[in-house]
Amino acid sequence: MQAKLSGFISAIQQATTLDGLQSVIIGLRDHLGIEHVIYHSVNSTGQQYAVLTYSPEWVDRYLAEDYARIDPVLQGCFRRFHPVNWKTLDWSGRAQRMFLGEALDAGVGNQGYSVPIRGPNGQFAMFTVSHRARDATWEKFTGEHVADLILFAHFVNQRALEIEGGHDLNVMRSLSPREIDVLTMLAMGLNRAQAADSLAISEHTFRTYVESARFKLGANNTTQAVARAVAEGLVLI
Amino acid sequence: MQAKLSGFISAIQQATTLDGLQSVIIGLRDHLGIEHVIYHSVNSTGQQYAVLTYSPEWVDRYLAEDYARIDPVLQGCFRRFHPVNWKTLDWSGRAQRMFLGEALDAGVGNQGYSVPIRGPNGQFAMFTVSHRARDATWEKFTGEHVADLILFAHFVNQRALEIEGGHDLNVMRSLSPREIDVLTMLAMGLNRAQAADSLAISEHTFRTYVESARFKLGANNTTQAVARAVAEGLVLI
DNA sequence: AAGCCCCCCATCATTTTCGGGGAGTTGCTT
DNA sequence: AAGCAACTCCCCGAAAATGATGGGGGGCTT
Repeated sequence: MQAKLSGFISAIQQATTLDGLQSVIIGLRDHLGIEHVIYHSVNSTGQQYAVLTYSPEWVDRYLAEDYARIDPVLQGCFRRFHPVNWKTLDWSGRAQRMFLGEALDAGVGNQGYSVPIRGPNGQFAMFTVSHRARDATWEKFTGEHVADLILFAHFVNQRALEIEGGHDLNVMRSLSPREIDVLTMLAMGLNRAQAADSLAISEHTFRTYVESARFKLGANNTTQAVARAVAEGLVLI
Repeated sequence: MQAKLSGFISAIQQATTLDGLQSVIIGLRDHLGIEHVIYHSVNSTGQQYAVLTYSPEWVDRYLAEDYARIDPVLQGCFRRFHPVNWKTLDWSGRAQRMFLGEALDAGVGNQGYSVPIRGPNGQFAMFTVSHRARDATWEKFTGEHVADLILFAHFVNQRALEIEGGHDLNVMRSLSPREIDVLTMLAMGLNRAQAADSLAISEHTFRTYVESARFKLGANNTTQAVARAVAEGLVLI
C-alpha cells in the first residue's frame, strides 16, 4: 500500500484543476475497492465546492433540502478532530429519515468514514469514504486505513486550496503592538473605558489605536476590525 | 520506518498525561536523530500548553517576552495549511533579533519544520521538528518525512485534546442559523440597521439574535460575541 | 536631518448600541 | 398534545462608540 499511497499523493499534487482531482479520487476509490470517495470544502467566503462520486441527483437534493443543517456527519466532523465512523454518530430524528429514506436509495453507502480538515481562515472540509458493507468488515477496513485516509485528506485539501484559493492571504497586514493590544482587549469583551484603563492609557489614546488599526485593516467599524484581526490570527483570544 | 511509525503512534495513543506524551516525543526525537520536537497548542480561550524539548529558560524567556507575537513560525503556520520550512519564512526585523540573538544560543536548531494543526472550537497547534543542519541536509530530511510528520502531528494533537479536556468540547456552543447570520453580518462590518435590512428582518429582531448569540457564547458585548464566533470558526468572514 | 511610524493626549456633536421590559408564530420532538 | 427552540416584531431611556478635528515627543531608517 505504501508505494501506491505515495503514487496517489503524487497524482494529487500534479492535479491543476478540480476535475483533475476528481480523476485521482476516482482512481483512489477503485483502488480501495469502495463505492464513494468525497471531498467537500467550505471556504472562507462561505462558498462550498465538492469533488465526489455521488449522483448529481443526490447532490442536488442534498443542497435543495439544506441537509447540511441536519447531516450528522457534517455536524460530527465539525466538532471533532479525529476522523469519525458514521456508525458512532447520532442518527435519530430527521437525520434518520434523511438517511434511511433517501440517502441509501441515492446510492450512499450504509457505512462511512469521514476525516475533518481545517485550514486557515476558517476553512473547513471533509474527506469521506463510503461503502456498502457489514460493520465488522468496515471496522477492519477503516482501522487499516486511518493513517492513509488522514494523509489523503491532507494532500487533497492542500491541493484544492492551491487550486481554488487566490494567494492574497500573503498580503499580511501588520499592526503595531499597541494596536494589537487594543483589539485584543476589545475581543476579550472589555469596553473602551475598561480596556483603556487596563492598558493604563487614556480612553482617547485608546481610540486612536482602534482607529488606526481599523484603517490598516480596511474595516468599517470596530467590530469588523476585531473580527478581521481575530480571523487573521493577529489577535489571539 | 513504517513499522516504527505505527509503534510511536500506538505509544502516543497509550499516553494518559502530557508527561506521557513528553516521553513519547523524546523517544521520537532520538529515533529521528534530531535535536528538538515540539508540540504547542493554543485553544480558543487563549490558554496554551506545550510538550517540548527546549530548555526551561528559553521557554520562560519566550513567554515573558511574548515572542509569540513576533514569531514568524507561529504567524506563518497560522496562515498556512501545509507544513512549513522555517527557511521560507520572513526573518527580518525583530524576528531576526530574536532568532539570531537569542534562540540559537538557547539551543533552538537553525533549521525547523512546523506542521500547523487545527481542531474544533478554534483550537490551533503546531508540531515542530528542529535541528542544527545544513540546508540541503534538512531539505532531504523533511522531504522524506513529510507524511510521517503530518501523521505524528495529527495523533499527538488528538491525544493532547483527549488528555487536556474533552469536557469543554462537549459543551460545544451551537448557534442557530440565524444567530450565525447576524454575527456574520456584523463581522463583515455592517451596522445593525444595514445588517437587519440585508437579512430582511427588523432591526429589533436582529438585536434579539445578537443577544441570544451573545448569551450562548458567554460574551459581554457584541464585539466579543463576534470575536468568539470568528475564533471558533462558527462565523466565516 | 527628514520622513515615517509608533506612542500618548484632547473636545464636541452625532450616531449607534445596550439593557430592560413584552408578545406572537411556526415547527420539530417527545 | 405539550414542550422547546427557533423565528419574528415593538418601545424607550441610558450608555457607549464614532467622526472630525486638533496637538506633541521618541525612535528607527535612509
